[in-house]
Amino acid sequence: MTDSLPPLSAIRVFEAAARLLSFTKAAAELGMTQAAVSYQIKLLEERLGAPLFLRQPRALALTEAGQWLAPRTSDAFDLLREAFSRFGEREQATLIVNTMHTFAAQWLAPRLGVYQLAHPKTAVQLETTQRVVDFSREEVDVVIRSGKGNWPGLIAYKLIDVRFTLMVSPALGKQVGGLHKPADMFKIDLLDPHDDWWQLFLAAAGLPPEKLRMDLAPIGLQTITASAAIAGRGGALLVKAFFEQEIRDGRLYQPFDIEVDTGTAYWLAFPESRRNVPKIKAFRDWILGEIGTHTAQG
Amino acid sequence: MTDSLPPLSAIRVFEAAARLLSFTKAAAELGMTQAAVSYQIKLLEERLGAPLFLRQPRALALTEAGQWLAPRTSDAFDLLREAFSRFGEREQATLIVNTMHTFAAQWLAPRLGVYQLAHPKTAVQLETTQRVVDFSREEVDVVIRSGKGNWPGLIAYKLIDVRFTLMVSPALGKQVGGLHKPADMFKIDLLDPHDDWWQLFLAAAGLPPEKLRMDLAPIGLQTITASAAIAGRGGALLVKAFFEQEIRDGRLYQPFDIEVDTGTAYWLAFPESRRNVPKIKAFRDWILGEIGTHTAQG
DNA sequence: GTCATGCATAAGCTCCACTTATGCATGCTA
DNA sequence: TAGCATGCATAAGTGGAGCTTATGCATGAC
Repeated sequence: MTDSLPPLSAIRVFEAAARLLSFTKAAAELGMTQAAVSYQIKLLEERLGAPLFLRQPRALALTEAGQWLAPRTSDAFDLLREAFSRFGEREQATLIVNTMHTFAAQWLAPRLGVYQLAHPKTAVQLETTQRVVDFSREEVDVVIRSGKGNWPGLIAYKLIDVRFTLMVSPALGKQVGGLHKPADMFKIDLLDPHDDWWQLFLAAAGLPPEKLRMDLAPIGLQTITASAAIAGRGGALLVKAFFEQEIRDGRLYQPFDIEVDTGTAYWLAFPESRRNVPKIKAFRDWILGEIGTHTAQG
Repeated sequence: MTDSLPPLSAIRVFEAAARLLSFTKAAAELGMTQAAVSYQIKLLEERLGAPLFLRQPRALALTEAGQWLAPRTSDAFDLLREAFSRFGEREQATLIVNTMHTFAAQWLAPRLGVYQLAHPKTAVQLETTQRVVDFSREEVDVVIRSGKGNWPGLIAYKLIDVRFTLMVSPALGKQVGGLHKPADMFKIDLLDPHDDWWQLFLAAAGLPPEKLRMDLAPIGLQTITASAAIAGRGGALLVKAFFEQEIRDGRLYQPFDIEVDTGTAYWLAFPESRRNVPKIKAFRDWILGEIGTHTAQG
């Protein structure tokens, strides 16, 4: 790799001029003036120590040296042109979405099929993690994460406010004679009681925090807690937006209007610099349409 | 050819960085700073709308997109590198010398074998023409032509002054009883009498021009006139330097010291811009050495 | 804790790739 | 044979891409 190439700009100009056998036409193709082409060719010829063109009046011709060089440079540029033109299409081929587990399971996964149908050329690759991904270190196109939406260098669109509320299986509610007033919630087990949000929920309901029984083991993932609630094992503190299907199906219901606003939300985010990448724009437009909201924050 | 490539400088930098998996090393190879590499890669990533590298601490890695692109750009640059590196050798392979007929036949051709032995890698291609060649229109490396050596854009080295003198075959001289004084020349036929130089020669000899018999037909090429002289058909006006071998061999001799200086000379000439091309320098050095003179004129 | 490594970023400069304008030679046309 | 069109060369001047220098930051090694 020690042999140094002549200036690439000169090579590019030569490639075009040799192909078109005209400095004027080459200039037109490259979007520059004939004088610039003449200059670059002269530069290259001086660098190589050999004339590449014969300047016959009204007819440009390649010298033998030029004839030898032309196909080789053309081949090289053909490779580059093809690579970079295919690169564009290829880039649209897969979209890597990194989301938090709950959002993937409860919201995105069920709807993804629709997106795939609408965008058959882009395969969506779902990754779920809990840790915060760094776009400069991991190969991810967009993330869906919870927080306040103020991440430097990223554009974030708010998807869903994180507002917890009590959710119970209708069967369990009936079994304890109905949950009519907030205090009735102590008639059932409250799942994942170590979750800090319970304290805020009890406060919002005007109930004494010490009545929360802490003897149940922590579960952790909201999806699993929800399964337990659906199975009638107790009441869970859930983000209502994630369980609309379960509510419609009668597998869960919300006994009280009380909600805890955590001040955080789920956001769709990606690097500012990639805001105009087609596959990212398409995904953003679709997900915001599904959410029915369009609150953007830089 | 409509799809435009990203800036070539950025592609070149990417190729090196992808190959070396290090911005710092790529910068060293390309003879620039790490900051410049970082800048160019960023430019390319923004242009393509996709990251090409993963910036992991102390370890650079290619993204999938980068992995796809890298071998293609490397292939293209390999082609270019090989083409331009072979171009150099190839260029030394043949030297095209365009000379006037007389010089080729009487001086150059007999000595060319020696040159070829000394420079086995360069094949000399001899072209003989009488018209003046234009370097920008014809594929010629060097010319040998007669004139005054003042050609714009060309470097010219004087080889041989054009000084005509009377040459006769010894046999013919003896046959007419010897050529002792200038007037004796009228005892033999004077070949090519229409050649204007005869008038000057007679004047230099102090002889009356009207004594030149004009009845012989013109011959034209000096080589052929010389053959006629060697054959004893008359006296010829020749450039002595071209017939040294014939003089040594006793096939011609110069009866008088009288010479006509035409004011012109034979010159080796080539474009100024190619003064440093190895094969041209080598040929120039050789021919000047053979001549034993080194008079240069721009 | 300290040092070394390696990429990112900001600010500023330098050079060269370009443009504009013109010239020159040629071949076509009437 | 003059006049026009074509196409490359050349000179002079300019703008900005592409560079450098300087610095910061994160990480891993010792």
